[in-house]
Amino acid sequence: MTSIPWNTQLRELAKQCQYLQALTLYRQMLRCGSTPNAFSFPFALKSSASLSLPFSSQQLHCHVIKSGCSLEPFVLTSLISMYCKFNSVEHARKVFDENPISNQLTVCYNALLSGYALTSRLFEGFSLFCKMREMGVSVNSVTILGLIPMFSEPGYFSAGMSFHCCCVKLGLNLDFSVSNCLLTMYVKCGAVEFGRKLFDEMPKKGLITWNAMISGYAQNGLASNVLELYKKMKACRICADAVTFVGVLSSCAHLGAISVGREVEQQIESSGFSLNPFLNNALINMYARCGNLVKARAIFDGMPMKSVVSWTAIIGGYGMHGYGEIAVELFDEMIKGGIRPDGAAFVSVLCACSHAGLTEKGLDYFVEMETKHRLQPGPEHYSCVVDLLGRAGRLYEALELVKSMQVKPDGAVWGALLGACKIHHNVEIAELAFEQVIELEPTNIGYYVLLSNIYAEAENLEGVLKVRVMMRERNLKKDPGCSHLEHKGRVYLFLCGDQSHPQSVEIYRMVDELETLVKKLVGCKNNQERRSKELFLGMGVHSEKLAIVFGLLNSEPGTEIVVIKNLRVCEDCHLFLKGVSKIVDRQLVVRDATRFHHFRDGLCSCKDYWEKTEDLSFKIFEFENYIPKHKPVDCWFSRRRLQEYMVNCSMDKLWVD
DNA sequence: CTAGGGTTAG
Repeated sequence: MTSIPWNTQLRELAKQCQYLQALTLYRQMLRCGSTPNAFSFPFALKSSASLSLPFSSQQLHCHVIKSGCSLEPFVLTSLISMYCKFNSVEHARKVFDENPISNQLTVCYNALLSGYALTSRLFEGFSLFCKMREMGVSVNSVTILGLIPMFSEPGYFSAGMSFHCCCVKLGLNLDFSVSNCLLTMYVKCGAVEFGRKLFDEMPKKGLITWNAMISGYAQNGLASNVLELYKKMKACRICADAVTFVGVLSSCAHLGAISVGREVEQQIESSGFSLNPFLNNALINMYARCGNLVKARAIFDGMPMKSVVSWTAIIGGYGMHGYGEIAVELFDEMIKGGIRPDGAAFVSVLCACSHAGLTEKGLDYFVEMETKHRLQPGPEHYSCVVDLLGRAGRLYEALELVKSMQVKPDGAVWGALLGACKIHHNVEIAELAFEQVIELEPTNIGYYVLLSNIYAEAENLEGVLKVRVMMRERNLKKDPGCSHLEHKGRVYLFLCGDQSHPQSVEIYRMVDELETLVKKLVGCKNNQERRSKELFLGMGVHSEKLAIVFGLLNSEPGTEIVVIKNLRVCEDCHLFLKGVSKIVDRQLVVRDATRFHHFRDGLCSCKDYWEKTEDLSFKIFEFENYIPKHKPVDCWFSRRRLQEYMVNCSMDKLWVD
């Protein structure tokens, strides 16, 4: 029987990515006594490789040799590509070397090159490229596409740029897919501005171009740039797809921009992407970070296939809001279900433990990580455990752990220790940790401020001065603290010390009044003294206080005002919130993820409030750490003032002689 | 042989 009809069908199935059906058809073909030929093997090989079936692929290789078509270019290429997909470039290379005709064929070089790129073997890949040029084999755009991923890692920026020049010389940079790929290369190296330049200069932009830029911003944490570009994209009438939404949703999660997130969710539903696992994971993350755990959980429960990423997202969500017990339960459930945790899953469960004060449980997991799951803990895991011990007050144990580390501790590890010293007022260890951390991250302003505040709390003014001088010498500027408040569909931005709001006189008066009342309640002795100290430290009135009071002034009695803090809140503000919630006739709810266990029984009835989050009148987000790099989105109030502030704000202004 | 995608603290 002739193999032609079989081949036609085989090709169609492989084209439509129906690999399992394609392989079944191939087997059927053999059973029927039809001999596969050079037009059958490529599709069968591709299907088998795509399904990650090494055994079946090896069998296919034998069939190829028996049938004698191993010298056919298309078959040869498929064989090389198949071995590359199984991460065995050596086998691929063997096939390449054993069939000298490969030396003449662009496609064979291309297949092997993409294999080297996949395993990031820069040197071998590049020498093969040189060989190709020496042999006079023509280079096409696919060759370039195969090579570029080798330079798409942080640290390979200059290599990537040289290669870009090489593309220009070959005239291949004008190819649409090559320029898209170059754009991706730059953003993956972390050279986002460079990528943006390329993006702006591209004469023709397709969906993939937009997506590459959007994802690039998202992966580099430039969330507001993502939303800005997304707006522009819509204005250009480019129809977004699932990949676009993934980038946009992750940025919404970072910014707490739930309104944009909901809009995107509706679009996902109407465009039929609801079953896309990538999108569902992004939605879980977005809802969890924006405070709606119920919605996040509903999406999670509705997913038919949950990957380790889905689990990590939901575990992180519960952990972030202090529900350590649930996070731990979920983690155990995941393992029972046969999903192997990876490094990221451990980061999220360890953080959950530290936020909820589950110290012993967290330490158990840390040990099990190596013994049970054979995962080498990285510095990111150590920083979680240092945080875990540190919050529990076990500072010396934490210090010993850092000293015993196999891998070199990074800034985050020492930073976690420094943060713990702030909570437990330990100046001695703080000095030690600070010395290390500024060695590793000399320009991270946060650590200087942290130490300065530790000294201030210990009433060590000499220490404060020392740090301030250091900051001035290094020309480091503290960006102003900033809070967002969402009210009736608008987002308001408050800076610390901001006076540009129309209601600012009223706001400040109320802050003052409340502070006085609060002081009585929490038993602080002198308002004036503390205020002058704050001024001296350059803190002024905290932005969240302004935001809260704005909320109070503009709401009806009995309204619920929600303060969602993703970052560390200063002690002073906690006292303020704690006091205010007792005074005013609004229900003031605070969620401070990072210090939750210190306030477990204090503050508020947080237990069931997430269920109602959808209908809240006010939300306040803390954005302090995001401001330096990104501008806030959708902010009517004070945007210009923020920019002015950023330009003018220097230590000298805050300096008191 | 072929450009874009989800999870991680401080």
